[in-house]
Amino acid sequence: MSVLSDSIELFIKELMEQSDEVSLQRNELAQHFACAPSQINYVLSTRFTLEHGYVIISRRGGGGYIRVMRVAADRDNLLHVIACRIGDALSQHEAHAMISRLLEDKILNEREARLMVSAVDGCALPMQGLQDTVRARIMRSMLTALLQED
Amino acid sequence: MSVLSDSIELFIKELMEQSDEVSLQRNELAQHFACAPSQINYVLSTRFTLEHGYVIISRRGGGGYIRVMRVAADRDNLLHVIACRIGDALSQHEAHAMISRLLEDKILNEREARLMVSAVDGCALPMQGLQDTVRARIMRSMLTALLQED
DNA sequence: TATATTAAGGTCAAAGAAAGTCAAAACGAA
DNA sequence: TTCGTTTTGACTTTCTTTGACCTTAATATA
Repeated sequence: MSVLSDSIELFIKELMEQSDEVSLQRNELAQHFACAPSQINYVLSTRFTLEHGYVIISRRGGGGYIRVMRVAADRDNLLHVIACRIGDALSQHEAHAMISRLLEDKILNEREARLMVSAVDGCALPMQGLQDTVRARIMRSMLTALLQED
Repeated sequence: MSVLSDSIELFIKELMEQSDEVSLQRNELAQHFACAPSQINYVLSTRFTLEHGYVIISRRGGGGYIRVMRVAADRDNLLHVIACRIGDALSQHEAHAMISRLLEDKILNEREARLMVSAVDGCALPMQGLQDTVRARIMRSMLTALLQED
């Protein structure tokens, strides 16, 4: 029974029962659990992933924070399902297919679809060899962004 | 969450809601926020740049002032103008500035802005050295897509 | 008129305040 | 023991805040 990570996970999940969105101070939280600050990152990156239904955004520097948001994560949410299905690489063809599917299901409108297509366009991502990798990341990032509201 | 710089930014933006042109006294403003005068310069130079859609002029000496002006946006050309300002490389900060400008001018809605931000996010474009180059291309590609609708 | 004083604003680098990364060490279960 | 998971700590990156020093303009004074 690995206590620390589980406690931190539980602690955050309890906070999230109040609201779908919670702001943390990494150092403060680390101090509360008397652990290294990077322990917080570990917990977030292993238990609060997109697959788990969470999105994390953060800001460094003075006034920095970490915000954990819960997103709709279920089989019925096409955005989430597709975002999770993206692996390390994504061809332009696959990306187009995903976008048209979202368009058909009215999760995107024409304009948004055009925007996304243009972002993962081969011409915009010129470097050979890395193209599919970068496309995968961008696509995942965009789908995650869309998840952050509905 | 709210940091000194953010408050100052908000304060100035509220002033600008009355008029597209606002005159400030640097020292007075600094005193109001109980901070170093150069803090005002910091806020202006990080949040009121040309990319953001603002122009600053100032005068030193007795009777000096800082004037912040909202640049009149030629709605039809704004996309084009911004696209032209992208060179071979684009930092994340510059990209954000451009997107927030388009948002403020209502050429993008929140969702589209989030989509674009996510597409040019540093986490999505991890390759060191090439990041700003690729970001420039993606950004241009997206702006072009927006230009091409009907 | 020439100069000194005062009243602005500008610049830049250093310090401070967060969060992120990564790899090594420690731990625990099979 | 071995292998995957946790935990830690040193180092990095990003963003903010401050302060010392510089430049410019207006005004007062010799």
